[in-house]
Amino acid sequence: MPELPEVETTRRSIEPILAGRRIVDVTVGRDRVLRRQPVPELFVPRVKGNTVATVGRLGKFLDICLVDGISLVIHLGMSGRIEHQTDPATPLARHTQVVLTTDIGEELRFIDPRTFGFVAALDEDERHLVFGKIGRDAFTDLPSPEELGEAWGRSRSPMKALLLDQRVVAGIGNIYADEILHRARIHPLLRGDQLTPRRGIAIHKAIQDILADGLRWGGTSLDDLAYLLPDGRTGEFTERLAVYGKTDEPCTVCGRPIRQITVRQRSTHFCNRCQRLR
DNA sequence: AACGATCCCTGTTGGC
DNA sequence: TGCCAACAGGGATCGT
Repeated sequence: MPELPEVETTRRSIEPILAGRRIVDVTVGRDRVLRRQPVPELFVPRVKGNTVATVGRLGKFLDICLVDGISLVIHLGMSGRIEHQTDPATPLARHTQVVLTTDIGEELRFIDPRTFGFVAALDEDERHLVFGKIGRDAFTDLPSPEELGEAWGRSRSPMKALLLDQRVVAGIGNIYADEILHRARIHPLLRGDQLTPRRGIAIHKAIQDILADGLRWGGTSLDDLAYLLPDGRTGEFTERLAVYGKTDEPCTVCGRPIRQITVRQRSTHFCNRCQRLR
């Protein structure tokens, strides 16, 4: 599932392919992936013929800024990936939703079986509307431990839910939330208002460390269907996961079996010896 | 306002 | 072995 490390890996891969290039063609598979512009007739003209200025990211959102002020925003959802094709003759993968063709004939293909992902071509106001609801980037703009305590310290929500809430810190999803809490030795059900300054520092460091690790290894590819790098490789952080999907397997720290519970309708994995509620 | 549940979708998995 | 229900989840939306 694409979270911040996967999206940033994707961003870094497509930046050199897109920056400065003119997008000469845009095709849409299923209209369902379009946001704001519900049909290709409204979406395509905003992108086609336009030139890419910068390739940015906020949380899990790719933010491809075009020279005329339009922003091509892409969210990979849970099963989305971007594929780089130097040979347009290569048949489209199943569930290809959007194809961008650059002025040197290369293609970027957005593939998303479950269509929880989307694309949108936003003007300045619309972009402000979307990004205004999103918090600070967990990798490039992580709030200080004090700021995190300020934002979370009065909430009765469990820490697992607070990590998944994109309005304060953006980019963490279900996999990395579990890994971060394990690294910080914090129980997923610990309430925000139970977060001591000491624990605030621990979780701040764990966010930095886990995301850096995920990024270093090219992200997580849980199965070969889901997330892949644009060149088709799988993310190697998968083999380094400590708790996610490790139910009943021994904790890498203490050897006790990893527990699985449900928090806010999300599967949650933790070690009940290393991560105490008290 | 804060919090929690539901829905969207389809490939994979697990149980019978 | 084969079939089908259950499961997976990011974010929008709605209800309490």
